[in-house]
Amino acid sequence: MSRYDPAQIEPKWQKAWEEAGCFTARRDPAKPKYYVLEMFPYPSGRIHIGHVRNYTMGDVVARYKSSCGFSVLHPMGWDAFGMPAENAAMERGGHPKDWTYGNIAQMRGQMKPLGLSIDWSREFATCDPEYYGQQQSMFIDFMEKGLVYRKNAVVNWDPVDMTVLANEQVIDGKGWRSGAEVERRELTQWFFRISDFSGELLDAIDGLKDWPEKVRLMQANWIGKSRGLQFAFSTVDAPEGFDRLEVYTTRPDTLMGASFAAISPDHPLAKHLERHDPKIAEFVAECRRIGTSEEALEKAEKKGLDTGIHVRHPFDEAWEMPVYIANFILMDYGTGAIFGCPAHDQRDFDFATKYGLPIPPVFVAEGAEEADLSEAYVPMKSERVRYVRGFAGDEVQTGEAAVDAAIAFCEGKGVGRGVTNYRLRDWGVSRQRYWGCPIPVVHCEACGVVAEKKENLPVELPYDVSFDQPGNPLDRHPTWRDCACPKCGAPAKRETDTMDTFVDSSWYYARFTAPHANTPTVAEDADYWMNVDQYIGGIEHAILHLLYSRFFARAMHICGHLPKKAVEPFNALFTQGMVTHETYSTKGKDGRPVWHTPDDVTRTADGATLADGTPVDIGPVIKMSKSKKNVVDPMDIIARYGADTARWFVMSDSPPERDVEWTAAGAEAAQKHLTRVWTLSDRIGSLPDGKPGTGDEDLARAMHRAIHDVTQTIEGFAFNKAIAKLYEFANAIQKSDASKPVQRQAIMVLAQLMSPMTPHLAEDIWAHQGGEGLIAQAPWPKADPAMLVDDNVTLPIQINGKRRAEISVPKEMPASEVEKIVLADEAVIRALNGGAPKKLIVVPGRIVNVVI
RNA sequence: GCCCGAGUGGCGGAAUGGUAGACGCAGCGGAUUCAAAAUCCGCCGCCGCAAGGCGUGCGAGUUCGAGUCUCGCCUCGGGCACCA
Repeated sequence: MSRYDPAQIEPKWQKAWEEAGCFTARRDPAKPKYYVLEMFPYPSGRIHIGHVRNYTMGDVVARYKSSCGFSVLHPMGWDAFGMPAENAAMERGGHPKDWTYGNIAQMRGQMKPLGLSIDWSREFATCDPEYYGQQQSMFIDFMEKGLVYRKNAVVNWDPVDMTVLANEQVIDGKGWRSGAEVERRELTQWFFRISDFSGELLDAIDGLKDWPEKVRLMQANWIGKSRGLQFAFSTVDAPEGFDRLEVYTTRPDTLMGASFAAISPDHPLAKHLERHDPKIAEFVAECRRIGTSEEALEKAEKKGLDTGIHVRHPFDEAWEMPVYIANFILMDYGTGAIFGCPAHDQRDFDFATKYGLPIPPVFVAEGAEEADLSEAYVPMKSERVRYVRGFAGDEVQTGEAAVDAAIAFCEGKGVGRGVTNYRLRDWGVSRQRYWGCPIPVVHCEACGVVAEKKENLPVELPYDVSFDQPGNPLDRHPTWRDCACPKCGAPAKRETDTMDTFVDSSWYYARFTAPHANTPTVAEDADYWMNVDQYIGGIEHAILHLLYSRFFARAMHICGHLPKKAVEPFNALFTQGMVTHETYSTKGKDGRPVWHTPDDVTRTADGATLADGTPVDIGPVIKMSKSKKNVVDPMDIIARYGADTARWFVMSDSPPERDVEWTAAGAEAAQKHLTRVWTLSDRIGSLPDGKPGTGDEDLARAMHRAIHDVTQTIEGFAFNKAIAKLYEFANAIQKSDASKPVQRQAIMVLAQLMSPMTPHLAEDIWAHQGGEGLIAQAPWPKADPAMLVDDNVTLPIQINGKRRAEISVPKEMPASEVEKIVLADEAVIRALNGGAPKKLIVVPGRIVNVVI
């Protein structure tokens, strides 16, 4: 008798798959295609268990679809540009390129033992000149189509990383990577016109039926559509050229409650005034200093300065209001100016209270005599109000209808127009970094900013750079910047900014369809393989990466690089949960916890200890992180249990969209099960041929049930349930006393159904049972519908909705027959106590309810 | 503040409006063993000796029947946030 030995069988089958070319994706017009993609990794140097879960999910889908007869594309690549490579160079010496490619080699070496069905011939890294050269070529296309532009902008400057950050990369006023307080600087930057697509990107979310509702909502909120009124106040005592002040409001129904106007410190009027008035200049400078820092947001102190200028109410010439410069008005939303209605907006209320401005109410709660002026009154959606100072047509109550009516009324009076605004801003892509895709433009004294000629692409990063001082090494390079103007040929200077790494990941899915072509894509490959049928990754990319990709696919379509159908590149999206682990700590000398890795800790029945017996505090189950040391290394797991065990475990227990807790006990259990299945196959192999089979029918039914259930649950991305069904089926085989051929067929089907999760074990059983060819190439088994229906059903009997008994009857028995049997049932007789039931409900094949 | 989502045994989690707790972990009992490990068999929501009763965060409602649908709360989690 032999043993299940993953260390021996796993490499063996990986080699067999490779030799048979099982996973090479081929365009096959005779087959339907299926493109499954997991979000590609950043080459940090080591894979972690979260990668294992992510890629196993994709692999389950890929292997399953392949068995179902699809021509499957399942590629892998590397999101290889970015700051960590430069940080490593700065901290430890060496070169970002060497560091990155070294890490890639290492991680590829760690991924291969997982036995993933990946077409490695399509592998690329975004830092390959072959890839980023195509990206540069598209950047030039985008320039031609007006999809990218340069502008002076106040940007978020990260003083530690010495680079500009997109709004999306600023979290609570801090750089998303460095955590440093972000400053405001004015620089000339490249922008993608994503905001031109706001409406389209928003509307198209409705079509993303197979995306998680959560992600769709997050994207919709991020795009942030609002409908409102834009109108102009006429001004009094304003400088020349400022006789009108445009404002935007989403609450035109409160226009009669106006009390003041306020403009952003960055508003043109404020900028004009600061040149002539030192007090204003000082105030504006103070506002800029505070900027977006978290401290300022937390204090949330509304500060304003009266400009001495006034505006006239659009419906009353005599009604004049002061104009303030206020620190909470954003220049890049709406017009950078607002009217304040303190009675119905809490922020305006606070402001008015502070500066002693009037608080005229527009409406009161229905039934209320007078307005309550202790705080702003903002009615709830369903609340009804009574207008005390509206304009005509105010019988409309609240909410959207009131806003629409107010817009219509104002438009009718020639005051402003209805306007749709979006929160989404253009995407600033310039980064003052070395390890990124160079922006392929040239600065010529005569011609200005000129795109590089496509035949000169790729504009390749120079290798000989130094990281001994902060900032962008490209700026300091002695010769790299020098070039000829693509237009006039005169000596010129290259742009030294590189692109945001989110650009790299915005089109890699398209590149996988023709990864080595000398154009960004190839029409027939993109036509065949796009779209991605199933995309799988972390929820942390719900907004940025996915929104940028949706924009980029549209831009690529406009430039002829993608077919129309691919403007929404991901048909279905799945966001998987994280892998978590308990934390272990002891108290250090200074009272702070000292963390311990799971390897150093022994779990006991009621606690945990270190090797020397020191008791350890068991902390909460959280995401694996280096700082808390609650990390397990996939390589250790594979060495100890084998890849199939790791794959089986990360797919079991928790639903895939939720977090799963890694426990040693769980891993042990997974391995026990795989060993049991392997041993079961071994045992069936040595059954006597002539063994009579009393349970043949039962096992055959269990088999078809398993085929049906596992197929359904895999289709529905419910891998934890698929695994539960596989346990049930394995239990059924183990208990069965069916004849050898039936048992043999059952174990082979079990192997097939397990093969997406545990492909090596499945191959081994298949071969052991004499299966033909490789299981990886065998067609998915089909359930016989006739074997799924039972002749007899167990019918629960409820009395007043509580289950009290059950009967077994033929499935097709008519209701009248069932009623007779039910009324003769002991429990029913006892409950009726001689009386007749009020009602008797028979749901055929399901349940019986006796109402007394 | 605004917008979402989730609350089910000791734990992870199952349940087209129809037997709540599938499957797994942990636990308990037994077989095997000189003993253990491994393996196998069985039990396993709570109260109760039992009959029986109670059970899906809390409170109402709809229904013959509610974990599931409706309304109102509570708690936890996530996203956005000076967005006018």
